[in-house]
Amino acid sequence: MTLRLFNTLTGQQDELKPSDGDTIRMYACGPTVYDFGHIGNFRTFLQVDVLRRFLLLTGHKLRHVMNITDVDDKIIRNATAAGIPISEYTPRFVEAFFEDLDSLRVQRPEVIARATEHIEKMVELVEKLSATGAAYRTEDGSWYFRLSAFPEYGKLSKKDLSGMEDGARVDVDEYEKDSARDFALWKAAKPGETAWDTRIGRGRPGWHIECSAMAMEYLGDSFDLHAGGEDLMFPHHENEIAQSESVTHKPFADHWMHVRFLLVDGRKMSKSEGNFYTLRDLLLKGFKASAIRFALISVPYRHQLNFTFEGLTDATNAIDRLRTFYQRITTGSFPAGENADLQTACKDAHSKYMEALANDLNTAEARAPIFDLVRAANTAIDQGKFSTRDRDAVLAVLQAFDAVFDVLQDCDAEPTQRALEWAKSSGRMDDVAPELVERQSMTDEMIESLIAERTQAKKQRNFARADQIRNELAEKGVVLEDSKDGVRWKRK
RNA sequence: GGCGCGGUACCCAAGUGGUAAGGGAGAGGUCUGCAAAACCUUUAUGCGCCGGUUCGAUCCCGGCCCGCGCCUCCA
Repeated sequence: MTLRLFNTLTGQQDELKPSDGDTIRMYACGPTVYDFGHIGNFRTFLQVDVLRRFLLLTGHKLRHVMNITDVDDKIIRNATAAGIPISEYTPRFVEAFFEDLDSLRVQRPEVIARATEHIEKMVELVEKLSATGAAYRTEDGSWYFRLSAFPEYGKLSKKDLSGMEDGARVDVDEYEKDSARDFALWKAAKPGETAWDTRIGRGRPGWHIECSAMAMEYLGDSFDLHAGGEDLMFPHHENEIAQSESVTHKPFADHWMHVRFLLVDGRKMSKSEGNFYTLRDLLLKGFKASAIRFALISVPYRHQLNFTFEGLTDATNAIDRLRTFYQRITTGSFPAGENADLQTACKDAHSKYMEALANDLNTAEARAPIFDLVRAANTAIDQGKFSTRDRDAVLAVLQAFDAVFDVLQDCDAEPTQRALEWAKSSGRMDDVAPELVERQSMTDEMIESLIAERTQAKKQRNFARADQIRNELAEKGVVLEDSKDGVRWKRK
């Protein structure tokens, strides 16, 4: 099955195929590690995760590279303010970033590349650009890319720069550039700043050259797909194309995928608007990592997603329905045999699900047949028309669903616990929802033991005691469900 | 100003030239010691507004209104 993915470069859906006939080589812009990631960042990483999981599900081999920008203006600014070198400033944010990815169950790319470990490759690129006249050095020792050397500039973002006048929106006085639109490849060291001594002088790389260098290092001159947030389309990706293709004279990436922004309450998220949330903020408010994942991927990547707390609650409840069902069929006992209607329903759901994802990763559409199947199966179970082979067929569909969505298993305690520990160690306990601490206080063993006591009480028809236990557990966020196959429980 | 996206039920959100998926919430019911879960019923003759094309438009075309994003660091 081939994915039809919208391609920013061509402006249409193109099939995504490995150009070498074997492995899809893709590059996705990673974080700049100057602070904790916010949910907007993670929407993009989650959508790329959906992409990679679907490609794996459809049997593709992947070589997915993600960069970590661990040197840039903001990092230098923050590190300077903290009075430490950037090599001491960035590691904790790198670590936090991966913790957050784990919380959201985002798979690791095959290659993770740090900018500061690829300086040599960047220098090489600047030298090559210089040799062809596409790069020039200014008096202060910085290097710039000469936009006029790349006539195709603007082909990705569909911008016509010929009508733009220098100085209109760009500060021409800051550096002695030939043209205001020329962008920095290499920034000369300022006193006290982190810098590398290289053949092109002492300084540090510009942001754009990092990605070109690392993409080429691990994927070659040309590769299949380049992904990132919509804001990166211009100028970042446009600049990557200009630099790279000026050196190689080959198409940089065949396919460009851009994830649209997440809005919060209808506005772009920003610190000044007061609608800015990190993943940790939400975990401490008591939202589950799985709900955040589900909410952020359920709106297809090509649409803006309006993030609200209500949306998170909806996602929580939707997951609950799925998990309850999953528990019901995995723990229940069913007669041997099969129900022809359900077998058909399973095939149907599976093909609709796959087709929806193959159609430009339409996650919203893909959810529908899964929920349809859940209803059909629940109905069959209620009517006693659900057999072991039906269970297996349904589980196979759920497996395909979870290969991409990954929300069926309840792994929510760990991220929450981690967030709590982080809050403790960083003095942020005031941000923690009070009921969260209480809920986390019950271990599985304590819960099981209370349930055993309640079952005993019920046998003796001591319903008062049984209900008391149930209420106690409910206060701790544990919900019980009596069934003919025993008591099932889950955390709210 | 330039480029682009969107406006579908109470909320979120798919979708299609032939009459509106799915999730959440609400209401009623079945089941159950009571719950929970599940299931059933119910919530848009309607898809921003006005024209046009068509046998037929929410879906195509034109205009208008509203919201949003990018054009500068930004996922």
